[in-house]
Amino acid sequence: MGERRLDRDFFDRPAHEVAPDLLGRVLVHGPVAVRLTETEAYGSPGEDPASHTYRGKTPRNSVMFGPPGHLYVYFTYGMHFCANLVCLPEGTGSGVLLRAGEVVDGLTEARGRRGDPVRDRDLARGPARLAVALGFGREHNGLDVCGPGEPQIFEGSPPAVFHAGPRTGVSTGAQTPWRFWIGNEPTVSPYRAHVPRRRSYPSGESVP
DNA sequence: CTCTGGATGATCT
DNA sequence: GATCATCCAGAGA
Repeated sequence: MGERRLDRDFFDRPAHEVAPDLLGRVLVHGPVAVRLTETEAYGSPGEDPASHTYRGKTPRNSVMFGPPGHLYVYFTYGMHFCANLVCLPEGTGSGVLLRAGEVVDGLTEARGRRGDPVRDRDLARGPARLAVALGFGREHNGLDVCGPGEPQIFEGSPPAVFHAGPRTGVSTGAQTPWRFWIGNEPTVSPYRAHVPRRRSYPSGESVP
């Protein structure tokens, strides 16, 4: 039980339906397995201003417009990778950001992928840390989790109940309650509102 | 625990 | 040139 894999039809639904259904599922890549405890849905072009696909297809987001059940891995903040699972049929652009999980296998490898010691519950607590734990980088963008090779995703054991709330760290569309998580889970990342940053002074303002 | 600011480069306007 | 689906260290309560 719980060892069957999710099939492609599972992902052939709107991201906000797939995202809560991914809770408790187990993503496996090499020796490391992560049980998903927190996910976020991102919608199709024009409907969700927070989605990478909001303004249409670009080289970066092209995988999101491909068939469902594939990994969309992107690089952000000049140092982090984040992983998504593509939803809806080819030609539509949406997906689910894998925000956090519990490392249930391959603890030694997951610990070794970090340059510093952290508590085990923090190994995949947050989307960039989850990507590190699973060893995801550019080369994994576009891989099929429903195909014969790795990574693979298993049914696991979905929770009886879950929580929903606003998405973390997004600058627009933050009001949409498309973040989902399992209650009383130490591996769920803390909520953070988006913080606008200014690296230089805008033209027209004086510099102190 | 919470809050703040820096790091760092690809991406898009 | 501005922004960014983040993380970390440091300070304070």
